[in-house]
Amino acid sequence: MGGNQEVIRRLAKYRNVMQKMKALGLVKVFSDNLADACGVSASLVRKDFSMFSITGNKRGGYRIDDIVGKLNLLLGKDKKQKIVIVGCGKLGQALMNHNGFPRVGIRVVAAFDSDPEILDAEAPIPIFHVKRIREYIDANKIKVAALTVPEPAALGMVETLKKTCCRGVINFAPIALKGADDFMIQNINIEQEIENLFYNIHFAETHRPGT
Amino acid sequence: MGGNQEVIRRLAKYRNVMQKMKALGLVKVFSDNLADACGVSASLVRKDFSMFSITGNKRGGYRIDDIVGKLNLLLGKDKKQKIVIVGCGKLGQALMNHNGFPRVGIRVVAAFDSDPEILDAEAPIPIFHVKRIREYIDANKIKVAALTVPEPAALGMVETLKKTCCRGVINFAPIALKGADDFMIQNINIEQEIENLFYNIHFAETHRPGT
DNA sequence: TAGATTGTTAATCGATTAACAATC
DNA sequence: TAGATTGTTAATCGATTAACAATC
Repeated sequence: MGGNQEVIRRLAKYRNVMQKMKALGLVKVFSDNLADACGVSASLVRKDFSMFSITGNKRGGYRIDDIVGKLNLLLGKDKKQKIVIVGCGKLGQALMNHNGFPRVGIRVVAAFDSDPEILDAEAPIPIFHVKRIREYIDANKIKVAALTVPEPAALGMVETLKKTCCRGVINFAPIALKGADDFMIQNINIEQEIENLFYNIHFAETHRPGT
Repeated sequence: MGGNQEVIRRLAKYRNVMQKMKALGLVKVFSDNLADACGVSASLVRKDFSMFSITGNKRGGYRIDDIVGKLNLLLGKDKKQKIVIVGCGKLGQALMNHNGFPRVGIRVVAAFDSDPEILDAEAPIPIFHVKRIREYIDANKIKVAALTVPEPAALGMVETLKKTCCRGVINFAPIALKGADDFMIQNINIEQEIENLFYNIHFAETHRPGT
């Protein structure tokens, strides 16, 4: 993928924190403040900014407005980010109505399913048959799709999407799809994260008794 | 957290791949095969195994049955992993019915919400009022909860859970909750992952034209 | 045996941190 | 000015990879 994933996550975190600071009436911020708020070191904050040519003032810190603007631009937040949902099961429906999306400028513009029963072209977020997905995506220049189809269908759907102008998916099927430079894949494996949690808890209990 | 997150993810991946190999009738596997299947190097596979005292046979590779068993034990897959859902919005309901869970030995045993309308103590997965959560968790020795409450409620719920025998949450609220050694938190920030995708796509298009 | 693969040690790589000169 | 903070360079740290002796 494009360089380092972690630094992008941190930039988004910095932005979120600064937006909250701004809401509080703050105007400037030091690398030290951001570091505390985000649980990283001040060096790293400055290094991250410097990597993306985001500069502040010696002695004066960073102007919040300034930096938030630059970060938004960098993260593509200057335009609405349109996505489609592929697979209208429970999870797909949850995403269609997810109110965290509008808040950050992400808009679900359509959904697709193979079950004719649930199609509804007139709904606020229309649900089309998956056979129409290539046509829709290209016509609407969609770049990102959320995959909430069953595992056996996931790989095939990625192959279909690769033939469109869509350039990335967020995959919720419990299968690690491999991305590439020209087609990005973010896997979200809920089962995996929960297993991880159990492992870490078990590990902590076993290896650090009474800490 | 307990050491390195990535290595645990890889171990789970190795196990998943080996389970599929086993289903195909294979009996043994070389580090090289696993490396190819998981997109890592053979050195790393061997190093990962060695870190957890998982050994094979020089010349003979690894016996799949053997290793899968050891990995399952390591990942806590020898027992059912019980979780509760906190927050029965769309996402919470999707998780309650998520059929990826039973398949990997995770069981949703109860859900909690503050809306009296949707409570149902008699459902296959009972939905109780959140005020009963501490009592329930301690009585049933629940270690892990999935948090699908609105952002403003997330932090308070974590504080409540810390007072119980629950020792970790998977958090779907778009706020980065900080974990600790005695209380693990896995944040799943869907908005964040999608923003990431847009950034990476944008970056790839800008920095590698025509690749 | 000869050949192939593990397990481990040493080398490499990349990311984070520490330090500090520049400077507001 | 004196003090504080940035921006950047050098040092550190940890994870991955390469190499290879041990050995099946």
